[in-house]
Order: sequence, then C-alpha cells, then structure tokens
Amino acid sequence: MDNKFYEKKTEIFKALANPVRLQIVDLLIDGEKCVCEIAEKLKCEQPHISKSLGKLRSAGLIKDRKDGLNVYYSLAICCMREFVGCINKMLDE
Amino acid sequence: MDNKFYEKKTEIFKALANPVRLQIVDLLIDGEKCVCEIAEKLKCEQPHISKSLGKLRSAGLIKDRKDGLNVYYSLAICCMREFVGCINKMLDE
DNA sequence: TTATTATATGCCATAGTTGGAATATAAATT
DNA sequence: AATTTATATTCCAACTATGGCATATAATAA
Repeated sequence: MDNKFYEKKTEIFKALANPVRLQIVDLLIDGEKCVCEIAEKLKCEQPHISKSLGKLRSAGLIKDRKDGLNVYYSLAICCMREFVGCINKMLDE
Repeated sequence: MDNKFYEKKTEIFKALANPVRLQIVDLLIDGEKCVCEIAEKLKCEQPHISKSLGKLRSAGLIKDRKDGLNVYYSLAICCMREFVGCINKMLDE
C-alpha cells in the first residue's frame, strides 16, 4: 500500500496517543470549547493545551472557530464518538 | 477522570500509532494470520513483526492462538473495522 | 540427541515526544 | 497608544520509541 496513506493514518493515531489529548477529545464530544475552558477543566497550563489542540488539529481530528479573543475547538470527524465509546466499553471489562 | 483509565486508553492509541502496526491491523481485518505470513506480506524482518504484534497484543487489540510452531494472530475488538473504515474515508477527502 | 523451523527477546544507537517556562502574537478595551 | 486578556510559539532537558541485528526459546522432525 502507498506510504503516504499509512503516514497520514499514523499521524492521526499519534495525535490521539496521549492522555491529555484523549481527555480533550472527551471534552469536545460534549460540544465545542475554547482553550481556556479546556485548560481550566483539565488543570493544565495554557501553552500545553494549546500545543495539544494544535496536534489534534493538524491531524484533522478537530477544527477551530475564532470569536474575538477566543478560539473554539470542536470535533471534525463523525466516528470519534463511536470508536471512543467502543474503547471505553472494552476498558470496562 | 481516573489516571489509569486514560493511561490504558493511551496505550491503545500508541499501539496503533505506527505504520507497520496499522498495516498489520489491516491484514488482520481480513482474517487471522501467522507471524511469518505477516512478515512476508509486509516485507519486514520477523523480529520487527514479532515485536509489533506484541505491542498490539499487550494493548488488548489482538489475540493469539498457538498451533504447533505457528502463532496465529487475529483482531480482539469489534469496532476496529468500523473505525479504520471511517478514518480511511476521511483520508480519501 | 541433533537439526530445523517459527517465534520471541535483548541490546543499542538514532530519532521523536513530552511538558515546563519564557516569550510572542493578536484582538479587545481603556 | 497602552493595557489586558486569550491564544500560539519557541527553547530545551528528560524521557520514550524505533527498527536492525544477534540471540534465545520452543515445538517438531530426523
């Protein structure tokens, strides 16, 4: 199979392979949030959250919307909810 | 949320965050395969494939079945096929 | 027992990731 | 224009992953 395909796919899973970024995805499953809201809920430094969001965004998993001083992030792919749900169910066992 | 939950979940995505391991998952979507079969199809060294399978297995994504000298691996979670399908569709665009 | 075959493990240099602290940018307010 | 607030970027030391090669294990066959 083509290299580029698997490289892009790898980037997607790398973006998800971090506890803070997975928590961000879980927050966004409940609807769009701005950076400071996420930083506050996860009790993380703002630059850390900003970098985490950048990684998720450049992998194509989330999108952003600017409004004044705030930047709001939300999920960009449909199947995230289902897959995370399935993984959660698997982890329950 | 509890640390252990997100650590385990992170381990799952880390296991998937590698082009060779993603290719292995794609092969296993078509049915169980032994190590040498996978190594041959992916044109990789056997130790490399063996370590890759070990990582996928300890994350709980695949399971193994021994039969004589061979060890056959297959997918252990249901939703892998759907999620990979969705990611592939997303990458087409 | 010895040889063969399939698989797993250990070692290791290189490359990539992590998150903290300081700093930069950019929009809104005074 | 100066200040404030939200977000993004840079630098960097500590940590972790990567894959090649040699070697170990384990099952079968001769």
